[in-house]
Amino acid sequence: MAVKAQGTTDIANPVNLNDPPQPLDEVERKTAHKSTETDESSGINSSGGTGGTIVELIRSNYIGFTRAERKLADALIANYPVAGLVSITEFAKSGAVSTPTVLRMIKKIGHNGFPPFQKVLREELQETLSNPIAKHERWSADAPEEHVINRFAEATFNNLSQSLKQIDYKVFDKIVALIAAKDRNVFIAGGRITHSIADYLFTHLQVVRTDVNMLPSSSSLWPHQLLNMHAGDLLVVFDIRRYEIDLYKFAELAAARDVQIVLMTDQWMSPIAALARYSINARIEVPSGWDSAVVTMFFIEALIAAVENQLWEETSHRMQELEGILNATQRFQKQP
Amino acid sequence: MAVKAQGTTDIANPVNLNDPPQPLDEVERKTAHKSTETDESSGINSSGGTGGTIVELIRSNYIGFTRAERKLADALIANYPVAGLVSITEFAKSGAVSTPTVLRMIKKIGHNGFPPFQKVLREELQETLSNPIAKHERWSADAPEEHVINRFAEATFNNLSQSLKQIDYKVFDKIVALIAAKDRNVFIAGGRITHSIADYLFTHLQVVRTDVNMLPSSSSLWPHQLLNMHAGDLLVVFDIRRYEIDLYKFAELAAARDVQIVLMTDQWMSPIAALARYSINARIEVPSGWDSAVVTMFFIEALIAAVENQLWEETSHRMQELEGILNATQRFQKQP
DNA sequence: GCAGAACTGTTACGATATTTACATAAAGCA
DNA sequence: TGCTTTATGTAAATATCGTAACAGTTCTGC
Repeated sequence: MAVKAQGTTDIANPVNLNDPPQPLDEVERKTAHKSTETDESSGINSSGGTGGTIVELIRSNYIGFTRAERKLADALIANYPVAGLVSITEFAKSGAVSTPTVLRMIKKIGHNGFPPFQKVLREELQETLSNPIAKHERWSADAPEEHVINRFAEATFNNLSQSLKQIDYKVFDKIVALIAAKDRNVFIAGGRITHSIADYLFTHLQVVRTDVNMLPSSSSLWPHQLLNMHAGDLLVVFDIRRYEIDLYKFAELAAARDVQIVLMTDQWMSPIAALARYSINARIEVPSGWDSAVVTMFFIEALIAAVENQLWEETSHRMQELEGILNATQRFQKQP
Repeated sequence: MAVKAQGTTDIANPVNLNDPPQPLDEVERKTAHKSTETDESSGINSSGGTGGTIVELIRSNYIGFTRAERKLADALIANYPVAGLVSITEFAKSGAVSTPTVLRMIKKIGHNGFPPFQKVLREELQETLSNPIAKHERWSADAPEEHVINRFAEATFNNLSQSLKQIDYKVFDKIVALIAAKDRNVFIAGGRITHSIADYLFTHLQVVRTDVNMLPSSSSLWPHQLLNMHAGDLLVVFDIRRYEIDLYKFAELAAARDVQIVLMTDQWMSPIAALARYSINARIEVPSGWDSAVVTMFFIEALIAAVENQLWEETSHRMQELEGILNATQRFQKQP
């Protein structure tokens, strides 16, 4: 979750779907060209020649593509292959580029003109359609169905939609209001695994508002923090199975001080739920020895966006200031 | 669907490339006319109007077609719908008829010209190819559609499926192999925002294998780490817009030492891509002033699962050991 | 900050596609 | 068989498309 490159424009207008910020494709051109060579020498990129399907060709040449070409490639892949089965004019329009750009991209992947390109696209499609196996059931179309990536995708989508079905948006809004209330301090705590996720929330929340504190990863240092926590303050705690005893004890102590607790947990719910004012439970099961944090991340980001939205007056100010500081440090690649 | 006038198999078997059925055009006119009445009286045929898909329309109007039109219809159904996604000239040729015949048939099934007809064909195809889940109206059923949570869900879902469409699973597998190779050290680096995410990878990878190192968050300490990095080692670097100069420089130095670089970046690709052996790009746009890390998390988890899978012999051992240690510390709540 | 390179879109032209009008061929019917 | 109706293809016109050359713009490197 980086600060968006173009800063001012869309930062002045953070949650606005109707008028989405224009993507910035600020990869250095030269870099891209260099990379073509580099990659080719390392054998990743196919020659950019004629072998392979169109998608594969696009993927392997993506690094050599220019901004406009990438936009076009994205549009094609998004509606593959139908987006390419129209006239070159319409195709260009669907990628919001000009027709010559289409030609140039096509030539880069080793085809000789639009009609031949389209012919290949049709042949591929015919091939796909006459293949009895329904390829479109898979998430990553070219990976085998049983490939980790497809099984993971399946599980993750289920987790996400399940969690969304279960969440009460009023609770969500209440949590947003709690976090947005400037008159209270916010403390964030995570466990062994969830620590990084808690940290992610911390990093962002820090920009949005003042008085945000992250508890150190070593639980032995937590009691000290209690001294700074007062009635009405907010503790956001992450506890995902296996639920950690230290976290619970800490939450108990905080609750005893009349600190409000918001809990981010899983579907089985940490015992901290009993102490918490509100909890959000995310589905976490994936085909792996671990649990997934993807849905938890989703909720964190949605929360941040909502808080940011609510505090827009102050936040925009803070973000602009941050923007200025970051620019001054010259920490980032040049902006377009 | 009409009672098949000529009783051939080709209509019942529309998608069959390898052995395209011979179109039968020797049907008696007279018979066809008779059957029209029969079918209509039995109410099977729709009026021959505009409703339904192209195949359906063709089938229900088949008896009203002339010989040449049937030849054309047969050719289309034999290679449905790809045969119709070419120019009218070619389409006519594939049915061995003239172009006006194509026009006439199209008008008979209630379309206004060749382009509109083809458009419908494409839309149908898109419908077939597109994932059923993609048409999710609302994610959190009880929240208003324009609620942050729904708009965020929409964006995240798109990000995830887009990213999955673009990823080359062979690249994914190569990365897994790189990480799983025990004979090299693994270093993980993240930027200002991505640091927490890098840390998440670190936490998990540590369990799965030995010799995993996380670079400190302060970039001034990175050069020291370089001393420990040798040819053949692996550097996993997270760089999401705005791309950080320090990260690039560090990657450059690592590359100079023949360290293999795997890059986790966004769709616009960090310039580090030029130095990287492989990159994974995740879609990151959400309706917020920030970018989303959800997809990146997804890939991390999928990677960990895949590596874990590959190294299962050793990993299971390590995990059991870890389990024992954690139990001994009594850090967790009792297991259910 | 400036020169040069690279990228991108606009324009124009030749080629192709679509459509209409019309002539020819085939089929139906007495 | 010969007349009428229907079906089909040919040819010309019109619109659209694909492509190449060019020029404006943005980016890069010194």
